[in-house]
Amino acid sequence: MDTQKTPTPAAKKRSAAAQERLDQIVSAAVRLINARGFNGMSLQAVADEVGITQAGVLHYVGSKHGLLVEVIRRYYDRSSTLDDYLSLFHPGGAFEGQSPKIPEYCRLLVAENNSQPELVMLFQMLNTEAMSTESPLHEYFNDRSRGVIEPEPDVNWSVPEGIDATEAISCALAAMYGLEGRWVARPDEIDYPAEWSKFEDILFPLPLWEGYR
Amino acid sequence: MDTQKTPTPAAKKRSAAAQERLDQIVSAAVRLINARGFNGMSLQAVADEVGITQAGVLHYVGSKHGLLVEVIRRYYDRSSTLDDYLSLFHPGGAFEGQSPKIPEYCRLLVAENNSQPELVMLFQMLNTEAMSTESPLHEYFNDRSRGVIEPEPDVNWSVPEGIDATEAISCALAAMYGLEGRWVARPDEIDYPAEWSKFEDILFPLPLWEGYR
DNA sequence: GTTGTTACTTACTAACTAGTAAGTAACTCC
DNA sequence: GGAGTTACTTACTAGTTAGTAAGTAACAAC
Repeated sequence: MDTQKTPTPAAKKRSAAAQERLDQIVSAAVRLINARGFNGMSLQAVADEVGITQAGVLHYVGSKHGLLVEVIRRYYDRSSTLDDYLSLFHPGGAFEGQSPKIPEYCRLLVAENNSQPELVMLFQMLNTEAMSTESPLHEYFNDRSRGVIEPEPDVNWSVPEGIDATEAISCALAAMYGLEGRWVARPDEIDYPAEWSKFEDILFPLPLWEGYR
Repeated sequence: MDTQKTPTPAAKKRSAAAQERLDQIVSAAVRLINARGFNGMSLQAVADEVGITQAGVLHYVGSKHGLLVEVIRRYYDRSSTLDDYLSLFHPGGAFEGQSPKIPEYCRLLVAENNSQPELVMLFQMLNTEAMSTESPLHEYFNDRSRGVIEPEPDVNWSVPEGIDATEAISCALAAMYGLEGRWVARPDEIDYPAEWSKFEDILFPLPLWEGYR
């Protein structure tokens, strides 16, 4: 049953403050997951970073698993770059009639990820912990991994003769994942976009990919 | 001071039994690290799997960090496939005079890794936890990552015109790492060597790599 | 001005954590 | 057969873990 009515401005302000607190909790959790993994992180450590008690954290997230759900919701459940990119080629899109290009899409992803190292690291951490069937995220990340690579039926990637578009994406994303792992481990040593542009010359070498990049 | 003398057969048997126990401990630790990460694993859980007490485990490894050292020693401190492969091309080697080929070397690595999924998963787990500067393995894995990719001065990879050998290896290993992560998360769904052979067609496409694969 | 809700706190529990200390039974050395 | 070593065990400590229960102060609704 929906007991909510139109909130008064004061109620709005209150709930905005609560949202901000939840944001603080999730942000602290992300920092701690990046430092120690989800298994190595504790609610007490989150509470200490936010400046409240551990029970105060539980007031917001209910349980450690609930905190994980909040982290996932905050960072992953949103429209994907792939959908945004592909929509440009749909009827009414800016590139209607043209075909999407894999290297171009990859550059978009790299640029986006380059601006969010913390998010990239979080993904690597949770994705790795989710390799284990014991992880509560095992199925979530497996589905995610499948979904990103499986060919969307109505997408018509523009690729050179003899190249399998699905394999090209699969391979490029695997290489991207590997490079991102190195980058977040040594951000001062590795220029992620610069490295990626060198990877491009391997993954999409000229003259084979001339006109398809 | 070296107080050791030639051990009697009986002493050998005893120390062999001790070695076997240590092997059991390390094996259990690997299973648990794969399931929960190093941070999520406990000495008690290792002890339970081996069938001794937690203090019994500490008798062998001294501390949790000591257990990590044993795991690393057992699994990573040994001669590498790269060195073995390259030595074939050195004076006196089976392929003396010829140049090593990157795709061939990658196939060797894939075949080896395919037979050791547990080891591959361990590497992914520890490598990911080591992304954090807080990890005791941070420097170890960073050095490792640098060492594998940095060009060895006296190696003369045979690659097509216009291809940078160092970048080709770097990119191929990144893709291999990404693929391995998918494989260990979904071993029943993914045929690792078969997938790699498709990756080969992307990373080393014909006709560009004709004669270099 | 009562009633309810929100955003917490204090206080607690039961289980678990790595690590220490002191034993002990079995075996080896000589 | 005594001394030393090995491979453990029991018993313990001090700290941490997720989670619960019962408050309480501030505010909102009506």
